[in-house]
Amino acid sequence: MARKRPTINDVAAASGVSRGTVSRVLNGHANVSLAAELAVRRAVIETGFVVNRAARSLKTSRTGSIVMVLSEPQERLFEDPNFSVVLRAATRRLADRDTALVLMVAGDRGGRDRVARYLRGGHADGALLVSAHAGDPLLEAVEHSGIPVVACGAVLGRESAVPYAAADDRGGARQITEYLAGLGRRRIGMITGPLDTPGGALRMEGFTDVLGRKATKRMVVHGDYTQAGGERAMRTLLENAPALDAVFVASDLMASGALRALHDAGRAVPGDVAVGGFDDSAIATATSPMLTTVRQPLEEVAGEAVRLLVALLDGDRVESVVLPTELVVRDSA
Amino acid sequence: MARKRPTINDVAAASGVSRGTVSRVLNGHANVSLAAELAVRRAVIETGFVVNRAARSLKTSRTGSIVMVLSEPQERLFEDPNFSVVLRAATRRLADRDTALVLMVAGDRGGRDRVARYLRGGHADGALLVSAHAGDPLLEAVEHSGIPVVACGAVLGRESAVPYAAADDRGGARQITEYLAGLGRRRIGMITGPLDTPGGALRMEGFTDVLGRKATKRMVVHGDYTQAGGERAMRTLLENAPALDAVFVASDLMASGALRALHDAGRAVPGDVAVGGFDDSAIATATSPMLTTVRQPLEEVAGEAVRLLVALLDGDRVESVVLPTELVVRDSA
DNA sequence: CCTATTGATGTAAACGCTTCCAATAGCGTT
DNA sequence: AACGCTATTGGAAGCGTTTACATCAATAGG
Repeated sequence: MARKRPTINDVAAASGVSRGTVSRVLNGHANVSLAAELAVRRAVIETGFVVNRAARSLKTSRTGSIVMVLSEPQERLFEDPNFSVVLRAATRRLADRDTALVLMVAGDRGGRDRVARYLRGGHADGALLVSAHAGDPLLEAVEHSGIPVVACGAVLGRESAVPYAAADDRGGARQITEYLAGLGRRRIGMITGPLDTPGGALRMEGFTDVLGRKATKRMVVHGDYTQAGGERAMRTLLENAPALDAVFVASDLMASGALRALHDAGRAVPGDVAVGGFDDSAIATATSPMLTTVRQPLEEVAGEAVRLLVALLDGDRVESVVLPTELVVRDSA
Repeated sequence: MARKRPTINDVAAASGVSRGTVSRVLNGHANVSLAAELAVRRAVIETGFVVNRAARSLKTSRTGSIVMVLSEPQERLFEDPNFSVVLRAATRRLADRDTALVLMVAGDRGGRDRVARYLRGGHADGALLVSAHAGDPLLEAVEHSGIPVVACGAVLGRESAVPYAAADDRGGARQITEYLAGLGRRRIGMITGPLDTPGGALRMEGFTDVLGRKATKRMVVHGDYTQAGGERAMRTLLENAPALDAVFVASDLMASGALRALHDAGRAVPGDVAVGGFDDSAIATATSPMLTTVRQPLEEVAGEAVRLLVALLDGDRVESVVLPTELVVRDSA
């Protein structure tokens, strides 16, 4: 056992051609005779050869891997619990390129430094930023590293710098706000996410897009994307505006908290107060009543982000993309 | 710009010692004078040197990365939506070793082959299996690759082969079943997960551990870890055993579906029927009433799994560990 | 004062691959 | 028949490390 791993030399020997030719076949270069190619392919299978990435990488100074950087200050990931979707979409997209996906969490300062060092060291060909934050020093570090970067989710404040793929947060917020207004609701409040996150800011903008002047300051309360925060915010909102008849909550998780607060306050949903969420996460169908909410095409977003990055790696120019959201009507509004 | 990355030679030149000595400092070898060490460390900072992993790996045939393999036939990840926790724990644990975490999803046949090739190619020093399945061909492939493997979550059926870190599914199921019985409930049903998953099988065993003879076949219905499945299973259960006064549901997500079915059937929870969940996921506090459930120490599980793997990499012998769960009492029971 | 012994360092040989360059063979042209 | 092509191939140089080995100075023991 523990036989040495076969190298390109073994393949060359087994197929009766030179190392150079084997390499050419492996990399799909032109100018290789059919006979040689066939012989090499057979030998590869025979010997069970797998290319040594380290050696290749050393020579080509390409690593065959990209790094997904999670800048995750709190518990929230991509401002949505359903992170597995993002991951799956990304890996799927990368599969045929046989590019490896390495994961780094840049939660704290140490994490950031590690990411920066990793990138500066040229250990990855590109970086996929997930839920980057406004003024995040990580962003600068990544941009500075000189490797192609794409963000998954809009990058707040520096729109032009880093290309991104994102769901249309603003449009989605507009959709649901219009829906609530279309229901005949006249006093519509909102519980926002943290305004230093793209989703937080954009969903609020969508809300005010629709309500304009009618959206008074007192009808908007800021939450923190947690359930408890949503509950708290709802209570505040009820104090500020007891007559409110609808509320748009910037995440399903917060909305579940809001639902609880409304229940405790004796308000019927959607009878007295219509509630709209955002995300269409698993929670949306676990609450009672089930949440009317906005679905984000996370899978597509992640897929597009990877597509952009791959294009960048291939030397193409790319444009950021914004994908449409979808209103999902259930029972809460 | 685009200055060439500094190599170990640049550091050697800048610090006035030889390449060899620089390498010795970098790898913490003995027999290096203090003066040399200091000079090298300064030069490293000055030049902004970052070791080239490819070159190192080529020479040492260690890669400095481990691969986390998600064998995820369905949507479920680690049989729990809160996958980010696992990820965070793993990355944190790996951080100080500067070992990279690469992620692979072995969803389908193609994915399995890719993983197998990756491992056979020696592209990773170790593998972390997440939610491995009974009879999963992946398992064999991984074991066959000859690199150290640890599973996150018990590995059904082949307990001895692969060391693992897992939550005490069986014990947790026992805890909540005993709790339900302790409430005075006499007709306790169960909705299980898929029995070919460790969690699915073990949670059911815990249930029958407690109820023994009293657990009739008709009181146990098999679910699929989805909300809709939970709802369906609950309806079946109500048909089979209309007099039931408690039910243990093997996941919170399914429990939320069960809650809905009970509500539709006009049964009060916990008045008529007490409901116990499993996982203590975000959903547990979004339902109404909030779920009494069993918390799995996922963070610790992942941390332990990584610890085991690291120990294995360092050549130590390891024992599987099982971590205790915790009963979380809320409103549904 | 000579010689083992030790500690510190320099040197050079790989590790497995890609790719540039030169060489060869086959072939159509003049 | 000599020539210039082109298509294909072999050969060899390196990519940036680590590490075994050689070297050398300094110290200790006799």
